[in-house]
Amino acid sequence: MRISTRGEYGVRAMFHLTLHYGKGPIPVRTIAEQQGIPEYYLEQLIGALRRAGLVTSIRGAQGGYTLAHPPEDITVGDVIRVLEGPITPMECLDKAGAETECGVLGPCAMRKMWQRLKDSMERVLDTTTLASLVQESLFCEEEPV
Amino acid sequence: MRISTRGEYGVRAMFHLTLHYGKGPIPVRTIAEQQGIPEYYLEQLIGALRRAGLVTSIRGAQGGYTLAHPPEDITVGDVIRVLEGPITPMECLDKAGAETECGVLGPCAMRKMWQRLKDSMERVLDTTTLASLVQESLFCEEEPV
DNA sequence: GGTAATTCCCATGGATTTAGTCGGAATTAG
DNA sequence: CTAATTCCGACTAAATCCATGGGAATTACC
Repeated sequence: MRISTRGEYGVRAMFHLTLHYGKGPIPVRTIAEQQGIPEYYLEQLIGALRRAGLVTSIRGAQGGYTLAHPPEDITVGDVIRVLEGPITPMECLDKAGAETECGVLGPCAMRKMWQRLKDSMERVLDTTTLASLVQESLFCEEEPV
Repeated sequence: MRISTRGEYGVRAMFHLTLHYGKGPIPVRTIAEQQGIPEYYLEQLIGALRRAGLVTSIRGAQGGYTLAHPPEDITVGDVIRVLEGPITPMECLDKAGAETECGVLGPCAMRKMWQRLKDSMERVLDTTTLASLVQESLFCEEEPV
């Protein structure tokens, strides 16, 4: 039940882009250095975020990445889904016709519990936007990086 | 963000033991057959549940396993923690002095969000007991196995 | 036009975790 | 004694995680 470094690094990178939203593209290297993320690894992750349409890339010198949408319109759930796959504790919950596929998982009470778990996870991740994350960080002692 | 087969099989096995609670020990093979779980693998998992004190074993012929406590006193969270480790989306949330260790994870807003996620997951898993699971399954069309 | 910066794409590799098997010793009911 | 069963540890195969690195394409700037 863990978020891997893919999700963690991805959210941190998006957080970073939010802090500098509207000030032009930020190169991967800068994000990596300031957030303490391995550069080549982050490049790989941000490529996925680009293909998913969450960030926009600008190639060449002075290039880099920017958020593809305003921070209010991107949720942490969006980021996690791209980098970690569907947010679901049990694979079968996400498939059509899973009732038959799961077969032995059978007893619907268990299925309902997994569904409740899934719902509660999504409720948190889908209601937290990048904007609200930055907003919240303003009330912290720490300096946002 | 998935529960692995360890947790899934473990919950199914405990569910099975709950259905037969008070009727003497159930051998691993029986659970495995009726729940469609690889026998040797389940043996390994149930050994962990025994060492954690969630089930009691009775060796020898006519032996097997029983719940170590009434089904009302065992939660799904208990089972998951034994087989999957701590229920936490981010490792650092579970350590003492993590504020300093996490270092670059820095901005507390992210930490708070992970904490909210963790809390919401635990709320579901720790309020679902084996007894409530079986109770709920009585209102389903399916036959409990 | 040349050069440096930067994205983009792909291939590789080690470490860890997951999933599942197996063989055999110890224990116990009948 | 025998059959059933737990108990224990070793083993393998596959997947996933966490990177690292090379080279091509694109672009700003002088």
